[in-house]
This record gives sequence, C-alpha cells and structure tokens, in this order.
Amino acid sequence: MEMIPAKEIHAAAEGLRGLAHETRLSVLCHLLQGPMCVQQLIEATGTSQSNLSQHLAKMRLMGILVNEKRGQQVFYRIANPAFEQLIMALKAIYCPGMCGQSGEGR
Amino acid sequence: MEMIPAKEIHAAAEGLRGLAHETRLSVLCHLLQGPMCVQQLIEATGTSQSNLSQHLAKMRLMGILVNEKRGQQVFYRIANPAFEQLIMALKAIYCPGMCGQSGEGR
DNA sequence: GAAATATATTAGAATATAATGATTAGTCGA
DNA sequence: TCGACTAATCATTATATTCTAATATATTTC
Repeated sequence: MEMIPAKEIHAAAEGLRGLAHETRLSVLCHLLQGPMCVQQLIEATGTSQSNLSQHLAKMRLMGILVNEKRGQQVFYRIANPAFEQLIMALKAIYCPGMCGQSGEGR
Repeated sequence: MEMIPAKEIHAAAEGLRGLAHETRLSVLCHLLQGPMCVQQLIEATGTSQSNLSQHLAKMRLMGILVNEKRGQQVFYRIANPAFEQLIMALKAIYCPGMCGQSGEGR
C-alpha cells in the first residue's frame, strides 16, 4: 500500500541509521520538547561529552538536527517537524497501549 | 511532546536497527502489498539468495516479520500492521510532496 | 531414492560504527 | 592575558554489521 519508491529507499535507510542508536534516539525524543543545549543533553542522556558530541555531529550532518550557537552554548533542535510522526509510529509499535492509538497487535 | 519513555528507548532503537538497511527496508515496503515468498523477494530486491535469507532471518528474529511454510516455499509477511505508519512517516520525511500528508517542511 | 528446487545456515573476510581519552578551540569574566 | 567553561575534533581500540561462498536441509518430482 504505502511503498517507498526505490529511489528513496537509500535515503530512508540512511535516515533510519541516523536514529538507530539509543543515544541518538534519546536525543531526538528530548528535543521534541524544544531546543536544548549540549549540557542539558549530556545530563538528559547520561552520555559523555565527547561521545554525545559525536552523535550530535552525525545527526547534524545527516540533516536530522540543526544547531545554533548562543554565547558559549550550542543549542540543538530538530530540523524537520515530520520526525514527530516517526516517533509516534515508533511508540505505537514499541509502547502499545500507552498511546491513543486505535489498534494494537492481537 | 511525544517522548518515548526511557525504558522503551532500547527496544525502539533496536527496532530501528532492524530496518536501517536498504535491503530490509525494501523488503518491508514490498510486504506492505501482501505476503510474498522468498523467490519473489529475491527478484524484488535484487539481492542474492543467501544474503536475503540472512536479512529475513534477522527481521524474523526481531519480530518484524513472520513466515509460513507452504510446500517448498516460505512466505513472509509483516508481523505488526503498525509498521505501516512508520513507513508513512518515513515517506513524509524522505518523499515530501508525493504523499497526501497535510503538512510538509516549508 | 536420485535430481531439482527453495530456503537456511555457517565461516570468514571486509567494512562500518561506537566508545574512550586526549587535545583543541572558542567564549566569558576577572 | 589567565582561568574556567562549553563544545568539537582526533586517534585509537573495540565491537557490530554486512557480504560472499560453500554447504546443509527440506520438499517435490520422477
């Protein structure tokens, strides 16, 4: 029914790879609530500064996030609001029963 | 807004890893149209038998697909209809303008 | 039961991804 | 300019993923 055309499969798979990691997915979820600076994300995700910075760089280069420097802090936010739908779809699959989704497995 | 609780982040990230590959994503897309046997999937994806079989095994073990043997053929189908939403969300991000989505970036 | 067909499994090498620790580069205030 | 702070980058090692080729397991047909 809802196929992704072959041409876009590569981009979509790459995009999924950009989220297919606990830390990066966690970052995305936190940013759904609004922009945050790196400090806050370090605390929110419990990752080392270096490691988080590399994950943020990856998400930035992939176009998932955009950043903005304010003073000595760097704020990150989600580049495309459509990612929210993706998170909702993920929730429908992995948190069945806790969202207002109509149908859950079985 | 739509956060995934910390407990489920791991499962969701792992689930994303299960789709974060051209071949597996392509398989999922094809199966949206209905169950298919391995033969058909080999042709549809253009992958070698061995390689595809390994991808199918992974998706099966992860609970993304289920299979059913019929004679000497094995048919695969999507385990959870909720994956359709995920594909739609991906389309909204990577194929903007080609789906009936209400809002697309810019 | 031998040959053909459909699929799965295994082992290995190639490649990609991730984490750590050390270092670097701006920004701010004294 | 010095010291503290925030963030990025680099090099290295560790780990995971992917592909290929070979082989194994069923099933069907003869």
